[in-house]
Amino acid sequence: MATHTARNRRLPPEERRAQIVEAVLKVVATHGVPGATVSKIAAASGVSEGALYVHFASREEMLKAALDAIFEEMARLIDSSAGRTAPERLSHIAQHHSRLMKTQLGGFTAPWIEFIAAGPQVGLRDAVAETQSKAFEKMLKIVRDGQAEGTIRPDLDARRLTWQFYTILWTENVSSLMGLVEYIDEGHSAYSLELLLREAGADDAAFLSATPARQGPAVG
Amino acid sequence: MATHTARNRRLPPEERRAQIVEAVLKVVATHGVPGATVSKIAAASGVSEGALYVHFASREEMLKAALDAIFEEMARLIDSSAGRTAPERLSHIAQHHSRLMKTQLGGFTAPWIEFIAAGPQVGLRDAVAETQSKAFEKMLKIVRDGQAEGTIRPDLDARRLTWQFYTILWTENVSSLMGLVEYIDEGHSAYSLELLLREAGADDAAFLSATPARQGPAVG
Amino acid sequence: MATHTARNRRLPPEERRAQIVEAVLKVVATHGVPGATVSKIAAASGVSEGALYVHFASREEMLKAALDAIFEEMARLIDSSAGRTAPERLSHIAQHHSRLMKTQLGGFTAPWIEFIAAGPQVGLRDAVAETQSKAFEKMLKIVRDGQAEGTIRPDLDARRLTWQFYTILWTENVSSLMGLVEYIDEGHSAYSLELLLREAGADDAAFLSATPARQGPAVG
Amino acid sequence: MATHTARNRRLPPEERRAQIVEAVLKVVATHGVPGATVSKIAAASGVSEGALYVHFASREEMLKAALDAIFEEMARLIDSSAGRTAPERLSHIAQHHSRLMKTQLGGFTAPWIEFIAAGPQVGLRDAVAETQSKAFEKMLKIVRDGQAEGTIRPDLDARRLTWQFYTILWTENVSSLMGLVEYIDEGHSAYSLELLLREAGADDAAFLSATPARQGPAVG
DNA sequence: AATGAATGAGTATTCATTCAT
DNA sequence: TATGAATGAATACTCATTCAT
Repeated sequence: MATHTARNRRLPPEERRAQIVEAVLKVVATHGVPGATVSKIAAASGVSEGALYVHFASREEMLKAALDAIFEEMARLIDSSAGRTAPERLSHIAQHHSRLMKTQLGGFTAPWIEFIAAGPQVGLRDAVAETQSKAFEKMLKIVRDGQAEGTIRPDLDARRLTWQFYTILWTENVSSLMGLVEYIDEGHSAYSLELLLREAGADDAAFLSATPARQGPAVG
Repeated sequence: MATHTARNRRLPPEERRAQIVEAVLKVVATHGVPGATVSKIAAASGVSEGALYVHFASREEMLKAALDAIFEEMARLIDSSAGRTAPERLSHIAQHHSRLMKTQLGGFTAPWIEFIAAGPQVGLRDAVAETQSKAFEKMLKIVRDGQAEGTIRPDLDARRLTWQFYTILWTENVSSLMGLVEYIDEGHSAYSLELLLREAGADDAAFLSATPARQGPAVG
Repeated sequence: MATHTARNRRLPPEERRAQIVEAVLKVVATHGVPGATVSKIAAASGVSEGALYVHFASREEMLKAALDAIFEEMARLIDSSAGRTAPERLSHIAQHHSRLMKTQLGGFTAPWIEFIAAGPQVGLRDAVAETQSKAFEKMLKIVRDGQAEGTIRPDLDARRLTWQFYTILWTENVSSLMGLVEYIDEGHSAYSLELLLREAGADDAAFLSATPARQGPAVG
Repeated sequence: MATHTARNRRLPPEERRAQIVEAVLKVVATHGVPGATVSKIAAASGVSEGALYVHFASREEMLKAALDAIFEEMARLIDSSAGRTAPERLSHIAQHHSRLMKTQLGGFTAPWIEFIAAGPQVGLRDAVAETQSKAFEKMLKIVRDGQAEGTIRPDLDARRLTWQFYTILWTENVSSLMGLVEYIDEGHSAYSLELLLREAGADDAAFLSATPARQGPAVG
């Protein structure tokens, strides 16, 4: 699995770091945070255990770097939706997220879940919370842009709306974590999103006249 | 040489087990499941490590017993709402849940989150999933009872509705897990519940006279 | 397996001891000396662990008592051959021994082997050696009696001859210990014994028609 | 706080392994196989417990490596007798064996006995039996060579003869195991060997005129 | 910069023994 | 006399980290 090209010597530090971070993500996704031992990381990255400590001060630093990489990925996803209306962007993000959840390793979501799951014990709590906050803020900005551009009802509380959006993503994550994929597979998640976006939409206020959630069975 | 003070003797096995389970819950809540080491459990329960194995065959059994205790507590909460209408019961449960989240150790919810979070790594997967299922089924029954008694719209998909209720509870849990108590504190969670219940309420309900989600700002 | 008759109370000490010793032998035969834990002995004897210490000062004492019981059994076997000529007695003993080796648990030989095998670590070394010596002396006496009664050549060194007899028994034990039953099954052992007895027989013995091993006295 | 003197560093793995194997042999010889705990091995080899696991996957691997070393030694002894007639070789081997038994730790024979003695309990059964077999086969080959070269009576069953030779060695081992060195010290063992070789010898066929052990093929 | 042997504190579990009941 | 809950030291093994090479 490791790169190991010809006795693995003398790589530019930046590349080495990236290589290691990649390995950390893989190991965390498959073994969880507590199972991401230094020796597994070394094996996965094709680098000796000692060399790991040339590039990172501690195992915790490696994990934090991996967490950062996850955020980068998430930010990239969010940014990749630029140029559309806010509801379209949110929809794009949610669909991409759902799709990731169903893939083998769940893309960046799999290690991310593990980081959340790692809980208080690993000294990562703050780093995890901060990553969450940054992601939240990026999505909050989309909502606020939507209100500014008139595609999202301006009378809604932006933070609350973002939270509700975020909730859907999180319930997908948690469901997957618990092995209860029913939530995603049976469309509960997609349905909740659809409802949310319909309620939040500003312009063609047609559907706001009638009592909402009539034709569909459930409710958001 | 040893401390030897108060040689913790001869408790009826049932009491000792309860004492240990209590300690497991405390340790899991503060250190997470992987961090709930046998030595920490021993220290927290004021019993020697060896004594733990008089009452439990393995650490895993201790954890499972704690998980059972959590379910019991949860079941007690759900059952304590009996004798009311389904919407009232769900509301009661959610309010109690929110209140627990804000307490020091989050009552049974804190260790519960950690159990979910522990993920597949710790041989507890099945036990955790089963506990989830049992809790879900109990709430599903409330919803179905509500449909039977006419307090919940019968045209809604009961599982989906229960999922949506469950989602709210879960988002509280996850928020707490991530250290983002804002979701609960700012009432997002309570608001989502309110909306959900309003939408799900049977047509003759008094509170359905006004067009819903009008006066309130956000949406579910 | 344990007797356990009706809450196992108040047995005459001697019987209790015998019951426990029996259990020790069974456990040693099946689990070896290091595997003969106090809890296994308690389970096998149908007595609580604590009660074991009422009758024995320590696990080591239990093992020594078992070793004594083995010697008793062996002595009984040797004595049971009384009333015959020395060669007949030796033959009787050896046959009985071979037969025991082939039975499921090897009678007293199985635990005996385990005691030998236990090695120096269990503080039983001296007790084991003493038991061996006592058994050796009993057989030496048979040989000397044979010389006195004229059924064994008086010019042979009695100790050496006894050793050679003992050797055959021991090689059976060791073969069994190593899982190499070939030695017994293929009759090597019986053959060696036959030879030994023929060589040792006094001149007037019927089977001494040919002049065996002329110049040397005995045979291995 | 710790001793820390001479932080035992950086030995080529092969040397360290040899050092550890050496220590295992010493510990096994003095404490038996079950008594050869990892901590004793660490202490005897002057290496930390952790370091042991750098070179061996488990305690069992350490024991197997020690067993291999014993076989090597034994093979070396057997091979060192090459270039002589078969009886001379067997005599050489037996004498060397007897000499070893009298030395402080019995050379490789002391731990070997312990390995045999360890019995089935310790998961070494197959490894021990295989070692036995290999050693037996090497000696069987000597006997067969002797028959081919005319120094051993060709009418004897080679396996039986080898068994009888092996028996002598084994009785030395067991005697030593039981602390009954008389067998060796008083020359019983040497005498048995002398007899065996005389009976098996082919050349000065003087004693072959009479029909010793007529009907059966082998000899005692 | 890279290696991997070495460490020591930590892991879950076992067990002979003690002693309040 | 008998029980079995409790102990604490010992068991094999793991792992983040250090450091001589």
